Amino acid sequence: MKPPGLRLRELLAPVWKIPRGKVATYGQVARAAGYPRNSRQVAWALRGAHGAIPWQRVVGAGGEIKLRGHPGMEQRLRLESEGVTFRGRRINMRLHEFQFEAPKQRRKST
DNA sequence: AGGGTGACGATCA
DNA sequence: ATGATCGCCACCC
Repeated sequence: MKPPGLRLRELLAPVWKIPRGKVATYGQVARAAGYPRNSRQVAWALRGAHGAIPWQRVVGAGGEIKLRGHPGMEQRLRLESEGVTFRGRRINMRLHEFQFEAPKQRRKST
């Protein structure tokens, strides 16, 4: 009876706010969710989301695609098809970085 | 308890 | 730009 994962939903909630053509970093998502030290967990949670979320819109600091190999290529293609442009291996954050508003405050545990 | 692993991020050589 | 190191944190042995 304890469907865990509730935390994951909270952690990933900001991802749903990123519109097409925009991206946010793992760190930004973590902060917007109220868990500023959990950028790694955002990545971990996205993995678990298994594609049931606009995962391609979350990238590494500086607009870098952190996925390796084929998955990384897919992310890039998905983003480009949404209108996101790159400069070399990185995304033009100047143009596509999404700005979240008022981050929620939260500590380690409730 | 202890150690290894990451779709992180900042810093330094 | 590239690679190493470190801090961080949840997860899985």
